[in-house]
Amino acid sequence: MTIMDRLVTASEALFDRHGFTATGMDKLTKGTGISSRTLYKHAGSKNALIARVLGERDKRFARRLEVESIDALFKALEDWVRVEGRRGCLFLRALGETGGDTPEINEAVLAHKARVAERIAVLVERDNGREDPMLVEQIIVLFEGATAAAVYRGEQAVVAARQSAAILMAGARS
Amino acid sequence: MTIMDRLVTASEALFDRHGFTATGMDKLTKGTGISSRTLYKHAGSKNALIARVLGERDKRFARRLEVESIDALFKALEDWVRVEGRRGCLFLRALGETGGDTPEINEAVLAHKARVAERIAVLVERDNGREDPMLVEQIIVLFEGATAAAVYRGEQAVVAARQSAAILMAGARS
DNA sequence: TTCAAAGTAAAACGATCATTTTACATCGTC
DNA sequence: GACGATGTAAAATGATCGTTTTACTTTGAA
Repeated sequence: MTIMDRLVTASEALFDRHGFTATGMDKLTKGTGISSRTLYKHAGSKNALIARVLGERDKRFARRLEVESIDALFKALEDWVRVEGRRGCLFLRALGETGGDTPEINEAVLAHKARVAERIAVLVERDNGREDPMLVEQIIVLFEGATAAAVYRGEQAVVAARQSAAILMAGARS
Repeated sequence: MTIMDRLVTASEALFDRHGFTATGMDKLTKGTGISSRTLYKHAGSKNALIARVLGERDKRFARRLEVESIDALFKALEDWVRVEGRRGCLFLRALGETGGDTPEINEAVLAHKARVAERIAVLVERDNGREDPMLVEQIIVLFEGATAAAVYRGEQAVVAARQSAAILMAGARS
């Protein structure tokens, strides 16, 4: 395991648990076991570290979404929530904490959201045999809503999203 | 306009725009035009101010949701988003920034979410003539998803949520 | 075995954090 | 016209912020 892997993995957990701004460099050095000198040599700055954490999380999340149907997509989200916790979308949280004033973070967030939206578009077309931008938008909302509502409603929010998606997909098919 | 009104109104805008942790007391005193001495005399602490801001926002939001149908509820959300902006749910953002470690903030957030969920439950029953917990859960997810997705998809996310809700409501009616 | 690379530990940087305090101005009211 | 209440301005508190630097250790290859 490289220094960068340790750094990103442990930092992600800290950011997710305590928030980005509230997680200071001292908590990062203690939590990762990496000195601030080394941390800055590798990451450059705290914002760059955040952007990198988001980038790696995006990859990990995308791997989970390598499925063959919209229904499987929501099952995958159920799994994700079960093993990774329900603290809401870390990307939107980063955006909210920074007010959109940090370009490197903005880029990471928008790239992630674009990737998920594209994945949904592909699966909608695969399931129903044709493009359907309105339906894609609806599935995006359900996906985002499941993630956010799970914070206070629990896993049942994801189940409800999956059921809703099935109904909307079937309705668009006929 | 009382000191407290000025304080809460201006603070809410600052928190919403820049985030809670990133908005320091100096920005609050300058942004509200209220000295730190008076601020502390009225609010007690920054966390108490945050809780109060959330409480007032909850009231304002609830007033907007005084409608007669699920469809009107999503129309109301469209209006809210148009005039108040699309920076995501300020309550969930507060929760995320504090990691759930601030009891007064937790309470304000959970009270708000419980209130909205109850409103949705009432409207679902009014529209369809019977209780339907699963459908309520689905509408909650759509409502939350519209708020979150609007951050990067724009108002069309709310429109998509409204369309989805109409389909789910109609499907449950038959 | 020596040298450069890469790490830690810890101090220092100036800025900013939330909060309290000191000193002073502006009130409406008795 | 004196008084308590209520506000501002500004300094002080000690802690913590992100970042850099200094001094020292470890390590792997020439």
